[in-house]
Amino acid sequence: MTDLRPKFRREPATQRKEALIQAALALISEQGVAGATVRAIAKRADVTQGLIRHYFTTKEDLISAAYERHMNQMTELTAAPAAHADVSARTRLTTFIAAGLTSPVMDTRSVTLWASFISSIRTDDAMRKMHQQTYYDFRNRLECLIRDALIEAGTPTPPDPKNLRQMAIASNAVIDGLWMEGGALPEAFDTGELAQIGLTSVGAIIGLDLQEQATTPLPTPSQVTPTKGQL
Amino acid sequence: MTDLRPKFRREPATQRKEALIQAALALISEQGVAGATVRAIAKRADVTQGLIRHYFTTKEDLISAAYERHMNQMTELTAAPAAHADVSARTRLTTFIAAGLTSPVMDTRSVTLWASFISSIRTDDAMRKMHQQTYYDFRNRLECLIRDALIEAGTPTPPDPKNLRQMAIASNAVIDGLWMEGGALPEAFDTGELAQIGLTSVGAIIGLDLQEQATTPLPTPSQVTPTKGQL
DNA sequence: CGGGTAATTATGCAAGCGTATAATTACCCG
DNA sequence: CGGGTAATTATACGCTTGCATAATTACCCG
Repeated sequence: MTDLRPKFRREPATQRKEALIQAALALISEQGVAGATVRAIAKRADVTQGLIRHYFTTKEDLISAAYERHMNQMTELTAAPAAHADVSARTRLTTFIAAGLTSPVMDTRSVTLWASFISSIRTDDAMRKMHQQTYYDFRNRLECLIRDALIEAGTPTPPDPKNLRQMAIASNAVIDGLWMEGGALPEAFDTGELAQIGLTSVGAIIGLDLQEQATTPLPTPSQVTPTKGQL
Repeated sequence: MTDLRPKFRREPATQRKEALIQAALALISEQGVAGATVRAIAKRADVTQGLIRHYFTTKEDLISAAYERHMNQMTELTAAPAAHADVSARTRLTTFIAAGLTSPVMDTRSVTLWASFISSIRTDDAMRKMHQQTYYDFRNRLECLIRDALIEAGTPTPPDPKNLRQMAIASNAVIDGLWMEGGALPEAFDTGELAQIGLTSVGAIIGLDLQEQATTPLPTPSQVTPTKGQL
């Protein structure tokens, strides 16, 4: 009658925390914030609810940690493919934009998850700061890529910081907006369509042609919005 | 001791419904969905909670109605200033973009409110359909304005539907993205800065100069991102 | 091998939730 | 003026929530 099998396993703290965060993210993305109750999260992570209190002083703490985790991963997934130093700056910028507008970054789960968090930045100060930080981080990476691409293209004068800032804000908005729309209404766009639009648009905004042409044997040259008058 | 004052007033149905919807919107924007409980909404609208059930079969019903109300108002507030038929198409487009990126449309309250709703489009079918409808409505208005502006500017060939669609998607993304960022981090941008960026960017995307110049005595010509190569 | 300790479970509680139903009551109409 | 009725209030129920606290128990170390 005596059961010798251990009733639970003791895991290292960081690992358990990570498991709880992942469980929270899964639940929020599937059922919204309302579905991410302490009990549901614990069940998903295969622990009892008391353990959450042991690692996070409050539920809000856990949610905040989950937000940070998600946003950092989004940024990383977008930036990583563009990190190769041995390609042209233009290619790095192109890769960055395309990565941000394709799976797995552009995804219903990610978008609704993000929206859940955003809705709380007005109330929750921790969330607000987290959003500010991740936003600036992302925009700054984008600005660096744009600057490098402009310099590489040999613009007559070195890019004015003020213009650069505005280009970054605008390009960021394009990416964010397309990402959101693609995530919210996946069936409304063809595969790769939003990435293509993103490249054309950012190209028009910063004054460079960003169409991908090196990797693939280049499709019909002007099948994508040929904004007249761009470089 | 007998109190002759009536204990409550009977109001017309539509008026009561409207009051409940407004109360719900106020609460969601202030405290997020979690704060919009049946009791809190009723208190805000100065009625007892039972009345909500009398007008909306379920709480979800009320929330859904509130979403529709909010989105339609956003669209209307953006489109109304651009509805004058007696100005140029270019001016109408300019007005539309500027209105969407200035108060009261661009506002923390509106953005967090919108985010609260968006986070539920994955779970809730009614919300999903509502989002789809409002998105297409907004984008379609934008596409018409762009088409008119292009024709008016005398583009060599009449705008190809496919290009037009992509321009509308991209311009919509710019507006959405800037609107979101401006609402989420109001202190990060100067007054009018995002509207200005929006005009420049959409201009670059569709190949027209959209800088406002007629109404105000035109500021220093190139103090705004002079994207090289645009018309 | 055997004790100490921190990870984990088990249990409980008070508050708030959405919803249902019955009791009031303001207002309309003859 | 007086009854009928729908708008509104009042009350209650069952359930879930986040959090706290006490009881277990797996694992490490001498």
